[in-house]
Amino acid sequence: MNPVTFEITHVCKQSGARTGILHTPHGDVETPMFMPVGTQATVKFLSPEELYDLGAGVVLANTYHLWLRPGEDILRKAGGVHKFMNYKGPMLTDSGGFQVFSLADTRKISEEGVTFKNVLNGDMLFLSPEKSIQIQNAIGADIMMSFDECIPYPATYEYAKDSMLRTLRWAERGKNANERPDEQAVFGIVQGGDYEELRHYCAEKLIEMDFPGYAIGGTSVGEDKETMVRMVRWSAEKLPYDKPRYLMGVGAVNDLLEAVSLNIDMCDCVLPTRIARHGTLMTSQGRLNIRKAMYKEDFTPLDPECDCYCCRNYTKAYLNHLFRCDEGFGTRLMSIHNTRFLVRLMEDARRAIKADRYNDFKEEVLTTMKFDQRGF
RNA sequence: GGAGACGUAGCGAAGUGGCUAAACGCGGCAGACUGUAAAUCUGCUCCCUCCGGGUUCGGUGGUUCGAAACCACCCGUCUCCA
Repeated sequence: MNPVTFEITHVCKQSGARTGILHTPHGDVETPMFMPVGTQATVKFLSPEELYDLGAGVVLANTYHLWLRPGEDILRKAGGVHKFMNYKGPMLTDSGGFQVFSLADTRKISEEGVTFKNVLNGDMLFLSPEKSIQIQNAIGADIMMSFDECIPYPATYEYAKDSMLRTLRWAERGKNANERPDEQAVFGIVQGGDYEELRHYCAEKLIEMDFPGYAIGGTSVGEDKETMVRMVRWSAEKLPYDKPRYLMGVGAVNDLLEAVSLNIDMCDCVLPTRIARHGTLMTSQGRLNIRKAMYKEDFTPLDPECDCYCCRNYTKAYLNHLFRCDEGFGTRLMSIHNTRFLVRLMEDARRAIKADRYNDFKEEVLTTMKFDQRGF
């Protein structure tokens, strides 16, 4: 019995976009959805209660980071990451594949796996598909990700092809290494760079391995929007319609809206929490930087149309003050806001899909929010 | 009243003859951020500007080819002694 299943609840007559329910051992969540990232077993600055309150469903954690600290052993002794961090909703762990990309300067790839230099103490570390799943079993998230290589953009055809084929072999190895198949699902990841043929091939081979869900990786690594959409489309169009699709690392507003159009059900991103920490907020009026002098005496809410705890109770002047004083409470409030903003965007998207007007909704959002090219 | 120390850009603080429009930190003003080595990083922060130019280091005068730096006096601050 697969621990994670998916059910499509409505298909928008106007756009073909869909809503669904992802069933997991830690509860059901509606899709399409945005998933906040809690790399080190915490969504930076946010408590689980705040996450429930803002409507977060699935929360991510990271295999690489938790492997380094506190380590696999402690995660096992803690009884898994849910108990460890006291989060009761569904969780998903990234495999460390993104670190193959982001820590490119300190790693070396071989068929067997990837050697990393531990940035904390200089030790050499070795992560393989099996090891990644073993650690993810210790972490205990509802959804585990195959260990993949997230390649940079641009990449040559040869590199993208070799890497993708290796990622496929790694997917098979990882899938077979799962020690808790009744409690934890493994998703495969489509790679293949900016090449249609490779994306198609990768998707088809993953389908043969029969995963309960499929992710699209290798996007949001510096490519332009057109390229990203192309890579997602090529990947998604070969995936089985009735399985959940997860677009990894996407969190800009226009990207999320585009993803939903392409029948993507899940997205995750550090964007809302990271930019919040740095003083940038996503609002119904567009981007806002709370640091600006103009907000010193602005006693209105961040976003009058937002229903989050921050917007219901605090002013821009106060947030500006907290930011200038480097007070953590401000960081928390702004992280709540940005995360709620994206969670709510997806709630609105689901509502629009169910009303068969997703295209109209998307157009409305893009015109009223006035985000720039980046989409946030 | 006596003795000593000090006064550098918004603030703190280097610098004691040319490489100094003046390190560095803070503050200020902007920018970046997409499966988190990120409560981080980048740029600007005397004045006018395109190359460039113009005024600066408590004040005034002096020494010198050349002074924030050396000398004199003045102003101010601080410490100790009476």
